[in-house]
Amino acid sequence: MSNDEHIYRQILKAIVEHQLPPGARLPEDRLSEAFGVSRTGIRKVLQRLALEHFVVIEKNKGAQVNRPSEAEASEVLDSRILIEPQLIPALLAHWDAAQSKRFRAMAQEEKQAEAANMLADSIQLTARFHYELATLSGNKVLASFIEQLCYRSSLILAAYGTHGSVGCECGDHAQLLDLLDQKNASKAQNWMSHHLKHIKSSLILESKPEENIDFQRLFGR
Amino acid sequence: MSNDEHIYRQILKAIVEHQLPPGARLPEDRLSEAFGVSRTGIRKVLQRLALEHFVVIEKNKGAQVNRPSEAEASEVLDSRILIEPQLIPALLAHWDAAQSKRFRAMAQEEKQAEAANMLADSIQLTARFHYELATLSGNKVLASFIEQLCYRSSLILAAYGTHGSVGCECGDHAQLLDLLDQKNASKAQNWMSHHLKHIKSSLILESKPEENIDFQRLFGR
DNA sequence: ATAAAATATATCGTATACAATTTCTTGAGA
DNA sequence: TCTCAAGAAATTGTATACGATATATTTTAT
Repeated sequence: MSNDEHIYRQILKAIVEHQLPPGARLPEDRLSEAFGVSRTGIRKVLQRLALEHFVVIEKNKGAQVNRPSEAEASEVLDSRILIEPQLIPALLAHWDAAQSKRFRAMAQEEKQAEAANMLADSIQLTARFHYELATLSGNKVLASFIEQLCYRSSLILAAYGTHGSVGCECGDHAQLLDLLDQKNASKAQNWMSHHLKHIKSSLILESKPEENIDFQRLFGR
Repeated sequence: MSNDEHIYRQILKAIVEHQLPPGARLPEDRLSEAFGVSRTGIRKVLQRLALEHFVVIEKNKGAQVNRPSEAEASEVLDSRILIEPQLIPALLAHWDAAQSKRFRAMAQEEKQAEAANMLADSIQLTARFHYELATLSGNKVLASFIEQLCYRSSLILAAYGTHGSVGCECGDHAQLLDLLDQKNASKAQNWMSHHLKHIKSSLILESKPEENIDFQRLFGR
């Protein structure tokens, strides 16, 4: 993996896992020290993160973690509600015992992470469950869009989620897997739609305080 | 508009309008001369174009206009087929006489451009018709994704389209506007779905020759 | 003591420099 | 004449420099 990609993933991970909360500033030289590269490389990944809406860059003011607006949060979830259920038929075409097993293991892991209150893992696994499902539809263009929306959803949860709502409390992902095993497309679609709507409705609207972040400890070597 | 944005749009325009064909190389210093900025600014927009799949950057080999694979072409169109018809209901909620008038003017312009064989204008207007429609749905997240897919479709047409297939020969966009005026959601959805499938099926699979490009003439001042 | 102005510090935007890599050109040998 | 190696030119990757802008601090006047 290229070095840029490595830095990109680390920062994205920190944002998605709520270690860098919405509004946190990301000064270039502080990051370049932490990662041991020049500002050039840092700017590159910050610009990418900005295009993907994980950070916001204001001219001459630098980057900070995006604080999604209420409208943005709503639109991201609506987009998923529109697309993800529609992927079920294509996905079912590739559904077999091996996939079922793979996803059940993921759901299991997810459940454990949630039970153990491992917030970061729980967030990652929840997002991964959804976008790996999207990937199985076979359409890489849509899958990568869904991947981005899943990560944005994690950021949205950081801004608007209750602590309990990180996992999908409206019932287990395993329920969906049962429906997929039965090859019941319409029920699976309904389940997915309901699931996402439930997540959306669980969002609340309040801002959160900030803190000082030790980049050296987060990323340094 | 920022300078970067200006450069970005010019290059994107040139790609989308088939002035920079798939496979065309985009050397940084040639572009920086043409636009009168340093390579720094050029690299920034090339990286953005790469993230959006309009160019491909290979390590130590620079950027060239993306030559979409058959799979990519298919997936982009499939994505539009999945999403665009689904936007019709939300779109209809905002549909009124003013919008109808606006879109009819666009459709008219489009028709004229096609009749006059003004390829570049025709391509731009066709894409714009679709993504402005998407914008009217009210979901900016989806609309900007559709916008990107429309531009990618233009690039795909450059690679796989017949000359005649640039415009939407399966009938006028005005037909859709009639259905929207009637507030007939399901018929409008069907029309859109059929329209996009027709475009997809009109693609043919053959590569095209290259030429030498005079960046100074294209972009210079 | 407070508010406004002035200075200092931090941070970003852009250009440039130089090393690393690729691509092109040239020439020697078969 | 063709092939391939060696050198030259072109091109990219990354770091650094420096001016411009924003933010924080100090100073000064009321």
